[in-house]
Amino acid sequence: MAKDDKRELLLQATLELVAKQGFHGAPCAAIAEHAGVAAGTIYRYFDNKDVLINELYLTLEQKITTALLEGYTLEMPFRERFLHLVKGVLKFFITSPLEFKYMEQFHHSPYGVAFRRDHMLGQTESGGSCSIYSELFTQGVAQQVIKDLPHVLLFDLAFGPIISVARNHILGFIQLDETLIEQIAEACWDSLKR
Amino acid sequence: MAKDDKRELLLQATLELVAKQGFHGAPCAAIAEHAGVAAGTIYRYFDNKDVLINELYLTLEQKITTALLEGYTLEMPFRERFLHLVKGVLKFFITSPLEFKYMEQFHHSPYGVAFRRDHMLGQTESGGSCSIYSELFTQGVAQQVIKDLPHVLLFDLAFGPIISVARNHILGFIQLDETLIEQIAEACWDSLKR
Amino acid sequence: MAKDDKRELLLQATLELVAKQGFHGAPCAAIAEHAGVAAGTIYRYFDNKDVLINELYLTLEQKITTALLEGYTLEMPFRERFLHLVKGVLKFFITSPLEFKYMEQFHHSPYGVAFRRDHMLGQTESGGSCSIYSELFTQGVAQQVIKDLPHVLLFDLAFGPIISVARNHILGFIQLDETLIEQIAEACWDSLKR
Amino acid sequence: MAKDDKRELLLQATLELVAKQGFHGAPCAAIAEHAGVAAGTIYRYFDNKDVLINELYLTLEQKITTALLEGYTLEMPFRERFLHLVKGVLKFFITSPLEFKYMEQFHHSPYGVAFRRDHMLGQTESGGSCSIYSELFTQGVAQQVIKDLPHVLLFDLAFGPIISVARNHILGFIQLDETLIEQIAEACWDSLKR
DNA sequence: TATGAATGAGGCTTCATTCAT
DNA sequence: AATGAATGAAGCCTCATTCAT
Repeated sequence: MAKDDKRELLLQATLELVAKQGFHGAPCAAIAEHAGVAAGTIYRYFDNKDVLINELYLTLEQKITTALLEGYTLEMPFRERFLHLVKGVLKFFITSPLEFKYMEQFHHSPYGVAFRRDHMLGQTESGGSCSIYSELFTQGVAQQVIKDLPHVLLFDLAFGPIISVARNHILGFIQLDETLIEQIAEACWDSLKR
Repeated sequence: MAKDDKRELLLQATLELVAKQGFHGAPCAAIAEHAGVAAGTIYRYFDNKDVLINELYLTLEQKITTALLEGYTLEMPFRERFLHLVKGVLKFFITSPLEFKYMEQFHHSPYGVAFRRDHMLGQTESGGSCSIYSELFTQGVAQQVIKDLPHVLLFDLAFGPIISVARNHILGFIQLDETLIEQIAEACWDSLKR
Repeated sequence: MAKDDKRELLLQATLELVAKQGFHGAPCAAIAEHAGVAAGTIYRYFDNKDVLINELYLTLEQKITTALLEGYTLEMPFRERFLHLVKGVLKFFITSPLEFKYMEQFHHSPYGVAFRRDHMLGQTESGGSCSIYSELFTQGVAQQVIKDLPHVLLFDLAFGPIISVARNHILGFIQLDETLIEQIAEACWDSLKR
Repeated sequence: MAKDDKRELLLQATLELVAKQGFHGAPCAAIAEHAGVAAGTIYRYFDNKDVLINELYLTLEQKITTALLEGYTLEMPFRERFLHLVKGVLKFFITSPLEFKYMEQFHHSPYGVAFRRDHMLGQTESGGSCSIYSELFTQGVAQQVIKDLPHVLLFDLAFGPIISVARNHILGFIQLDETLIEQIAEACWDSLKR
């Protein structure tokens, strides 16, 4: 058994329980049981529950960034890069429903609130994917291919719909396929382009 | 003191506490204290905490619908009606940050889950604003002024950015003004229009 | 409306609620509602709930004593007097199921415990029916028609079965009629007689 | 410390508190304190307070049945078997005052009501002592040694006095000894015999 | 390193009693 | 005299965390 096996088991158990039942349905005892370890073991790998919850969130952010950067190069045409990211995020979420649900729960929980409070400084350089978007938008605005709006708004316009669409797909209110994904990405582009 | 004064005080206290600190930060004792009443008083006005939470949510839904319908008539041109709704939602939220935060918390909590489960039947005719959007999209697609996509997706494209923008405004990451609101609404329109 | 009308209403409401649902199902609010008065009104007629509960109990004891003494004279033959009392108690209970249930609940509740504690002194002269039995047993033993046992035991032998039978009748486990009542009373007599 | 030590401590604490002060005087906090454990510990051994209360009751029923069957065989003469049971119940109760008081409290409480409601099916074959009495009475009636009355009444006649006597002994109103117990049992027999 | 029994603070709710009207 | 809204102590239960093994 690898050294950090139990750590992984705990993260995975947390992901599943929170995604499926919310934080409300994921007390430490349940997480430990789901991971097949004792409750006390949690505290050998994480200082406390908050740390476990937050580390899992950071891990998931990393996974997204990694997935997005696959096949993404600064040499690609601007529009193509934009569509790559938008579709990438959407595809990541609909193929990772647990991860999506976890991140959503996280954002709207005391954990997410505290996380934002603690990470507000240096938010753009947190090593996540923020810098990618920032770089993209800066260039797009400079080249006058997208609207001249604050980055935050450009981000909202591009990804607000993606989050919403992903949720409805995962909840079963819509069944996305390659064609629809393409149409959605194009609509997001329409929203930004000049 | 008006008859239902305490009821209002409790609703307001709940709104503020949940908006500012989440459900986690709104135990009954705190709600009562914030409202300036004793804990037991909650149960003279609401059967239990769940009912209080849900009634507040329903009240807020009503407020939005009322605000949106102000000045909205079926005689208005299609595009104008769309912009009226999009800007209406956005303006409502940024002028009602507590209400926005409360509703977001609610949606992503056990309360929201139970609420959706209990109200899934007849959801389109709940007297809320769903039917407004539905009617609008049906007409827009028929007249070929907006993209021919499932209503769910049209809704996501139109309001996904609005929610996202409203949140960032409320969290202080952007400061919206009339001009920006106009630009955002136009971008949403660009996203839908054919 | 008679002066003590509400007092009666409260006693009756208490009787019914406690008999049917136990003390557990008879909070002050329910008693008041059942009586058709406001909760606070209870305290105009009784110092507190304990007093209400106890006064009702005393009232019922009085009712039994009154019923038993009807047609009871010291001139009757001993055996006849005994049967009169035994059958009288049984008949009283099965025609007054609410009263029976109330008294049973009372005896086995904190109220009954406190009552016994407070009335232990002078128990034989509480103005109830104790003295009747005491007189009867004294005479029976002296005349050597019944066993020479402590009065307490004679009482238990005579009335222990009666309570038990009454309960089973009221709970519907047996349907008593005149013949059975006669047989039961005779059996109690057999138990005591020499 | 034995594995189920705390479970026993909790049962014992509950027995003592309820016996001495009634259910009213046995809140979870008091039970835990009396057992020398924390309040939360109750829930490691029992799903909730109801379960604790009921399990204790079942345990006590078992104890009685076991005690009664000691030295009881179907080969014994009928009268002897009857006296064995009657005296057995009486002796069990007066040597186990806490158990007696607990069971009395239980029967006349919401717990007892719920218990009867849930166990009404198959009550005669619950493995308890009901079947013993039933078998005994059936035989006695058939052999024409006891009165031909419904079993329920025979039970009341035989054990109604026993309960009553046990209570008075335990409350200190009478001091039973071997001679008195014998006389009481004989009186019960007189009550039943033909 | 791992366990899981034990802890006790804190959450929701009930209800006897008070008091302004 | 009567009301009933308001109170707040006290009850049951959950769960993050600790610690002896």
